[in-house]
Amino acid sequence: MSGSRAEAIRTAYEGRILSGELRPGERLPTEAAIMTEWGCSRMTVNRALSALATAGLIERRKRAGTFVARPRVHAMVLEIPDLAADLAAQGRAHAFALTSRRVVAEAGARTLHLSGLHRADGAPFAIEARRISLSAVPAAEHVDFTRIAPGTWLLQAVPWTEASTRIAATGAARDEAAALDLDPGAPCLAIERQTWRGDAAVTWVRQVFPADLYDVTARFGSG
Amino acid sequence: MSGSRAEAIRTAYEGRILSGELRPGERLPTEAAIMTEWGCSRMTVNRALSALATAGLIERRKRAGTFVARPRVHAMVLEIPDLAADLAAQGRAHAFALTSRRVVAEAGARTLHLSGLHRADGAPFAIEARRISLSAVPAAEHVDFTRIAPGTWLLQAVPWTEASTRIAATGAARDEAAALDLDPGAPCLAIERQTWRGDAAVTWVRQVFPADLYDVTARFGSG
DNA sequence: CAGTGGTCTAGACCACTGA
DNA sequence: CAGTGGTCTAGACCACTGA
Repeated sequence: MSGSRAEAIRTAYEGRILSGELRPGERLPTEAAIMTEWGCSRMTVNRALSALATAGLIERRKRAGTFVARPRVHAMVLEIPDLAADLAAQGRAHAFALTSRRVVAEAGARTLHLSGLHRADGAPFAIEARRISLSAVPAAEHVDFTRIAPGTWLLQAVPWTEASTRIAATGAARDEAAALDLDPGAPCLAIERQTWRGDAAVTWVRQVFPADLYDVTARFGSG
Repeated sequence: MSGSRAEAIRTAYEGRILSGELRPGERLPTEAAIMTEWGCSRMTVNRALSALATAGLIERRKRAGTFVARPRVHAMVLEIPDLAADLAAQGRAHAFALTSRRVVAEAGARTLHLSGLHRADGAPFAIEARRISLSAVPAAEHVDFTRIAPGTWLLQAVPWTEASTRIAATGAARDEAAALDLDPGAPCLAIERQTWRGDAAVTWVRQVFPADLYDVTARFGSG
């Protein structure tokens, strides 16, 4: 497809593998054979097969050849959400109220501790507790987080973070329930996320949402 | 690194971008310039930069050149879990009790409907409702799901699925509470997942876990 | 319209490894 | 030890597009 010969070879084999026509363990033709079949150079074949190998669909072994890979669990892709942008996309008003802010210095590292409440159309939407490493993001110390939510600012200011996230259900604790206008013990979704930029920890955040106001969606991914 | 010249060029620019030395919007040298600097051919440079473009770190525009990409949310990778294997990894006993099984035919398509209860060390761990497309996975009709949990079997039987998942908190419904030994309304984590193989829908599943027994973790990913 | 990236070719040398 | 994939080269033609 898309005009590129390498891409055409790639999608042809991808289709035959995904359809089950080529089964796990089965051997693909050699690069030389594919090159002859498609009437193109070996570099072009190699690019197509390298892409499939990167995607995990095939395994390449020297001297032995190229084989359809053993079944492997594919993963979904979970993006870091921006509550302000997500709510705006739904035509809802977002507001963030900062409830505390302080700088903590320990072990030579300075960290900004923030907490606040997100509202959607005026109603409590999520409580957030966050820490930001001031060595990783010095500019954060002088940002007015009463005007922009920390997550929104960080997404704009810190490119290419890597992250890990834990998602759990929880019963609202007493203070959480009060802030979110819930009964204590009411079902909530709790999200904790740690992000890095390269090797440096950037921020940690815990957000708690009333169960019926928010869910997390991860979409397909090809490896 | 890893001996390949293309890889060396790639990691060099990746490091300069992630460290912030090259800032978003900044222009990279032309392929010709990098080729001269590194003393290699243009194909090698092109492979390195193509990889960075695929990873989302740079944007390439004809005539204009190559630029550090604007900050983009990086995504985490969420794998499809196998409850049996996950519990086994924690040294806990997993059992699956099938509570219903029927084949439903409608609109020419036959679907296997299953429901059951997962137990960990004997205690209720999750309830599961699942549908499996028998056109996509004919073999499922003759599997004894009293002996192997559907998710476990599917992960082994169906290679390279793509998936989307929704994760939410919920209060236990009356029947869910009864099955899970909870009070109605108790906080639970609900996971719905739809998986495809290529274009064909394979299975849909909804699992409900008591809040304190399970959480979902997604780990970093570079795009 | 000139400079840039997109893509391909034909050929090469190499490391690895299983028939 | 011969066949396979890994990787690179030097050169080419092209499409696109912004100075």
